Amino acid sequence: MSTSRRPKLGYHHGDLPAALLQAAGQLLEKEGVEGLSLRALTRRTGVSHAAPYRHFRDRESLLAALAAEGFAMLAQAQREAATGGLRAMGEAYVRFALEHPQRFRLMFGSQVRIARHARLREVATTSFAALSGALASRVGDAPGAGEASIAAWALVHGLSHLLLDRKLAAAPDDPARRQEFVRAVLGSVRFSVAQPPA
Amino acid sequence: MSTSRRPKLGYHHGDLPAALLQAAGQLLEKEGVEGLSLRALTRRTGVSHAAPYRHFRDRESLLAALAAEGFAMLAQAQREAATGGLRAMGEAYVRFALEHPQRFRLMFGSQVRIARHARLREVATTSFAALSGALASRVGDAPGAGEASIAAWALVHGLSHLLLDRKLAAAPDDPARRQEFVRAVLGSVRFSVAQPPA
DNA sequence: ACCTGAACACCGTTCAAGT
DNA sequence: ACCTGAACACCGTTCAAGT
Repeated sequence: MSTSRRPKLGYHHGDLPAALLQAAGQLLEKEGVEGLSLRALTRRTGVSHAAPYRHFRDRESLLAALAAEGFAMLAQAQREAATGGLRAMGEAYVRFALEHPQRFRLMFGSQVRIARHARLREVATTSFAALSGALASRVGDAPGAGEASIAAWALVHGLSHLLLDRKLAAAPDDPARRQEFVRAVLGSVRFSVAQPPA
Repeated sequence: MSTSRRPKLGYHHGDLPAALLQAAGQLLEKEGVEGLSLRALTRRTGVSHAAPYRHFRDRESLLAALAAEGFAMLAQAQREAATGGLRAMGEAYVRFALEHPQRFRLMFGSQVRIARHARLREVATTSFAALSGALASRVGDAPGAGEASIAAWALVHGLSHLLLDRKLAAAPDDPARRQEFVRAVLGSVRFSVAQPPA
């Protein structure tokens, strides 16, 4: 039935790494990082608990792969929002966090030591580069542009965290109204550089 | 030798809860939340691994107590910076995060479900109230002041996280220069409300 | 080349029993 | 009132062995 023909699979999966990542993604959003144990994962995938070690060095490496997927998803969302300008990209960032809370926490939490996973480190900087590039395109390389783009990232990043952790009593629960709330908060900020274009 | 006279202590500690919290605080900053197991903690405190359950419902409750301590420390730092105005309080917020990275991560991470720990929830809102109050004192209750104070919190909160997680390649390692970097980033932002006072 | 099963050293939590 | 020791159901990781 599948397009690729592998006559003798013999083992449980034609592509165990992919199967593990897929199941891990589901388990992650359902249980959080803490609940994502290798043993629970292998139980649900139908392989022995030692099987993942053929494809991932250890649990952290599997989490790193999940985080890398997350950064790719975020970068994609940012690209799609890019035509709407800096504000739209900021909103997309926050929306991503709210739609994939556990994934976002994994990407920016401390369970995965990013420095130890080369591929992850590469893809992790992309989303910042996107925001930063969007700001630069409005502001050029005026003195202070670097600081302002970091502030822009910090703002959307912090807002995402505070919303995720339910630290903001003022934030509405309803998704649509919450998106408006996000717009209002982001709208209350101006980034000052040497020569603002307008 | 000690000032309080408890003739028959008999048990290992006159005040086991305090001894546990103190040791847990050290273990936390050294190993991170992940490494803070009850069994490691009891080993280093010299009691059986079941002893903490006389004083804390479970591991999460002990973590909640640690987090509550952290919010008290943060609120104290904010109060001390209050005379310096909003910017100084923002810098104090970031400085606290950098000086107590694991504590900060615990306070704002997802290991402790804040809603389940009443005392924690109370103290957790204090630091935001402080920032928010400082902004309100400069801006009054003009329309948009609520959003602006949330944005201010999001900004320092996000910057703290990004620095902690070493996501900012542009940030210097040296503490003094890093503090200047923080000042520059925070300084690139203006909060716009209906009637800015200057 | 890829997977399994047993083994090891850890966990958090509960509970009868001790003082 | 406070603590202990054994027990239970979990973990991550390693490694000889199987196909």
